[in-house]
Amino acid sequence: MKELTYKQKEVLKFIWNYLKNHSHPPTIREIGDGLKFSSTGTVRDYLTALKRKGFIKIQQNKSRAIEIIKRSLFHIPIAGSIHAGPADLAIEDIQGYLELDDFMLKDDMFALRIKGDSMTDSGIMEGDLVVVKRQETALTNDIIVALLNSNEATVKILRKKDNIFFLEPANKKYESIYQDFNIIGKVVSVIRRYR
Amino acid sequence: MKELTYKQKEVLKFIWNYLKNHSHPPTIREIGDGLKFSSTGTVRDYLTALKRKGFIKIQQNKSRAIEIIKRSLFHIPIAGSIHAGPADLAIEDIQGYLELDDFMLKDDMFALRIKGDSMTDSGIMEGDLVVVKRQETALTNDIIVALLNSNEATVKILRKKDNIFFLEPANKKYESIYQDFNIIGKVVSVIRRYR
DNA sequence: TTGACATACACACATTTGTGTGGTATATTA
DNA sequence: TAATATACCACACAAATGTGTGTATGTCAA
Repeated sequence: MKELTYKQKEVLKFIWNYLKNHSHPPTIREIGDGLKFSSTGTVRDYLTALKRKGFIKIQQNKSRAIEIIKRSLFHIPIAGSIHAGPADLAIEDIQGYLELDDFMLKDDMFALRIKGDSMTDSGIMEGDLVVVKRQETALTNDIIVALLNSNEATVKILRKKDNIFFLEPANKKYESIYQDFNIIGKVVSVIRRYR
Repeated sequence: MKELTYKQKEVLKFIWNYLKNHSHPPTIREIGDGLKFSSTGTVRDYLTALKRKGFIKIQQNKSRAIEIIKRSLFHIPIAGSIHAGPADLAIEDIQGYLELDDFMLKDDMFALRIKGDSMTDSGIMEGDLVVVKRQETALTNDIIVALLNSNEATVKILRKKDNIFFLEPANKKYESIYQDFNIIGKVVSVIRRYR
């Protein structure tokens, strides 16, 4: 699957948003109107480009027959591990994609599979998926994803005592973490599946 | 929201299935072909009936502009309580509807909001939603929804000892239940949201 | 028995919509 | 330097598609 140009992404985003608002795909002219293209030919050029690159399917001679192929831009990635390079945050080892309800679906979210049992008292078990909203601050008692000095991501409860923030696990077997950390995001949802 | 007739349900089902297979709604003629109506007028009559009864929205002069309104037939109901009458099972106090991924969406599923803390050791907390697949049997160690004699539904682990089945909570504060029960379904997923 | 509703059909008509064909311009790649 | 991709435009045309206006039959409640 090749990369999309900026403009092509804009077109795909428009189709995505139109779908969310209308629950059916737009026509060529509706895309043109929305993105200020005065020619239907322009839109068709974009659609064929998106098709060629594997992001959509289109059917001939059918109105609104645009299908966005899953696992594209807008699904929430499931991170295997999280690292922070010198500049930016990197979510690596994408293990797959979650497809969630609209009301949960935001651009700034990702999912993380839980390792270990340090949060079991809060009902977050090993193997659970947590949906994380990226944000750099959080409130005390929020369940957050924090990045430690060791470049390791961990899910813990944010606590404050004597004006010092620390990370508290939800399992008496483990001790609170008082070292430096950065907040990556807040856990907004937990999803578990039984086979 | 009024009731649908049998035929009207058939039309709504057809639209629903078409949507699942094509990811865009059908045209009037496609509905007619699928349901063996020789006239476009017939289909339009059904669409206006479905619209009047609040199950779909349609836009004028727009192709395939049929929108199935949420909270209709096919979403998973969130049950407030479950009772068993003499004949059939009744899910009551519908609190709302869950909209889930296709791969989770089946006709024979419903969701239940957890009351109490009897399953916390399995990571099922008060307020969580559990998605339940209706079935009358289950395997030992499955987490199930059982209906007790008292006509009360409960989520517990199915255990077997000395050839006797019983219901075990996942919290030492509570004792296992040895009375008679019926299996309503199996918990296949847990969903929790933090505000 | 009148009115409302459900269940169908036929078919002309107007609008919507995708397609075809032809342009222009720029940038990148082989 | 030629080929390819990107990024637009204009517009006619045919096919797809919704709408309008009829007709017919049966049921059920007021």
